[in-house]
Amino acid sequence: MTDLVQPDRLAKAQAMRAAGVDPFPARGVEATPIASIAAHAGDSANPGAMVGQRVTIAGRLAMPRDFGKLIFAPLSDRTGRIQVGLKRDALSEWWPQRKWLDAGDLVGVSGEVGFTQKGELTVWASEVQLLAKALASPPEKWHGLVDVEARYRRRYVDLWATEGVLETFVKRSKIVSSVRRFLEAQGYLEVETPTLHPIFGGATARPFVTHHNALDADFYLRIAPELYLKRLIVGGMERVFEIARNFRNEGISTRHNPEFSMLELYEAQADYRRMMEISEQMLESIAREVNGTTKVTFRGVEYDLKAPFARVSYTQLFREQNGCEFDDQPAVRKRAKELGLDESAGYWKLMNDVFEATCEKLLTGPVFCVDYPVPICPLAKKKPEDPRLAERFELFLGGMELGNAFTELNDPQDQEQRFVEQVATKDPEAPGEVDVDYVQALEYGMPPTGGLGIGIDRLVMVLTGKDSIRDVLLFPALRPQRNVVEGEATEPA
RNA sequence: GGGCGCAUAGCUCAGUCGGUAGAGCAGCUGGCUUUUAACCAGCGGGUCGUAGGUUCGAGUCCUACUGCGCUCACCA
Repeated sequence: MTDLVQPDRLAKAQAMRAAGVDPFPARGVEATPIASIAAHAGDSANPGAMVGQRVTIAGRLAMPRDFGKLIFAPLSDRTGRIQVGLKRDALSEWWPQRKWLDAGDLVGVSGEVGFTQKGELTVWASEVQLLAKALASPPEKWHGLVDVEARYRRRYVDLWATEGVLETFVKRSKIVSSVRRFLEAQGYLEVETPTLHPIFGGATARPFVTHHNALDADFYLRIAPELYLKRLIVGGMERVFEIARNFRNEGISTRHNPEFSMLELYEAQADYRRMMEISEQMLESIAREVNGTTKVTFRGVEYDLKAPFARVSYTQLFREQNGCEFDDQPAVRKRAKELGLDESAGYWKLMNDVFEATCEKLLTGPVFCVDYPVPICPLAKKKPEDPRLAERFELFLGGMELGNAFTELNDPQDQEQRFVEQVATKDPEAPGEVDVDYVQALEYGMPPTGGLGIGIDRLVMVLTGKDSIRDVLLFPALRPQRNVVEGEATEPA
C-alpha cells in the first residue's frame, strides 16, 4: 500500500471484514444507467414514468450530507449523476453500516425514484451495497483536482473529480466513431498495418528504435503508416484507411505527444482535389454529428467547418509575403538572413523555414494551402502543368496543421530517385536506406491515388475547444515517476 | 535544448521584515429526518520537493538538483 491510503478508511475495511462484510465483493449489481432514469423522471410538478419505480443504480458516491437519521449523497455513473436518499427508517438493518461509507466509495443502491421536498430527483434507498471501498480519499470537493500534473498522472481520478473531463473523452470516442462511419459509407475498408517497421518512412521524423530478440534485428516504431497503406492500393484494396498510433522521438508540447493518432486514407482513381473534398466534407459531417453545429471555437477564435474551405497557393503566398519566388535561391537566402534563420541546412529546408516564419501564421483557416515545391514532398506526384510543384496540400486551422495530403507518387523510377536523394542527406529524420520493397511494389503498378492524413488528436482539440493536446489524450506522455510501495526497498539513487 | 514560472496537511491555498507551521475542505467524536459546497460543537493531522550554503536562527535569502506548467525552436 502507498501513503495515499487513509488509516481510518483502512480501519473501516478491517471492521467490515471482521463483521463478515467483504469490502471488495466479487460481484457487481445489475444497474440502470442514471441518465435513463433522469430522462424519464420529469420534475416534482410533472412526474415522469420513472417516478415511483424501483430501480438499482451503481456508481461512485460523493459528498454525503448526514442529518443523523437521513443522509443525502450524489451518486455518479458513466452516464450522469443522481441523488440518493438514505433514511434510517427504510434501512433499519443496514443503518449501522452507514459509518463504514465514505465519499468516493463505489456502491449499489436500490430504491424508489422520487423527489425531495425541494424537488430534487432522488432514489430513496431500500437497499445499499458496498461494491468497492475507496481507501484513498477523493480530491477536495469543490475545487476537484487542479494540479495539472496530478490530473494527467491520475487521470483515473480526474475523470470523475474534474468537471467536463469525462465529457471530453466521450466526445473523442464519438469523433473517432463518426470518422469510421463517414469513411465506411464511402466504401472504405479499415485495415491494420505493422507498427514495427524495418525501415522508417512516410514522414520526416526521428524514430524510436527497438529490438526483436528472436530475429536479432532492430525495428523502428512507425512514424507513419503511409508506405504500407499504399502497398494495399497496389494490392487492389482501392479504398483503405487506418487510424494509426504513430511514434515520433521528438519534443513534447501543447500540440505534440510522442505517440499520437493519425487517420490516413488512400483512394485509387482519386487525386489531391478529391482529398480536399473528402477532408472538408468529413470535417463538416463530424462537427454536425458530435457538436450539432459546424461552428467551433479554438484558442478564443470562432471558425466555421462548413464546406467548402478556402484554397491558397503555397508559392503565391510565399511570393506575397517575401517579395521573391520560392526557387530564387539568392533572394530567398537573403530573406532568410533578414529573418535570422539557421542557414546550416539545405536550401529547401531553408525555403520552407522562410515560409513557416512568414506565412503559416496567416493560415487561420480552415484553409487548404496547396501546391508545394517538389523537393519538400518526396512522396507526392508532380503537377502535370508545372513540374517544379507537387500536388500536395496541408489543411490548417488556427495556424495549426490538421492534415496533409497529396496525389501519390506512383512512378517507381521517380520514387527511387527521391528516396536516394533523401538517404543522401544523412538527415537523422530521413530514412537510412532506400525502401526497396516499396519501390518494387510500385514496379507492379499503383493506380493514380489520392492520400490524406489527419491528426486525430488535433481534430479532437478543435472540436472540443481544448488548447492542449494533453487535454484530449487520456494518458499524455510524462516523465516516468518512481512510486514507492510500502515494504518495497527504496534503492539509493 | 533555451527562457520564464511553480513545488507548504489527503485536496485547495495563505504564510508580512528571516524569529514557535496556518485556514477551508476531507478525516475522527458528538448532535441533527429534506440537504444541494448542509449546519453546529470539539479533536487529530506537516521531513514546508531534495541536497548544500549564508545566519544566533531559514517555509522565507543564495546555489545546485528533481518534477511539473507555460513559452521559443523542431515536428503532425
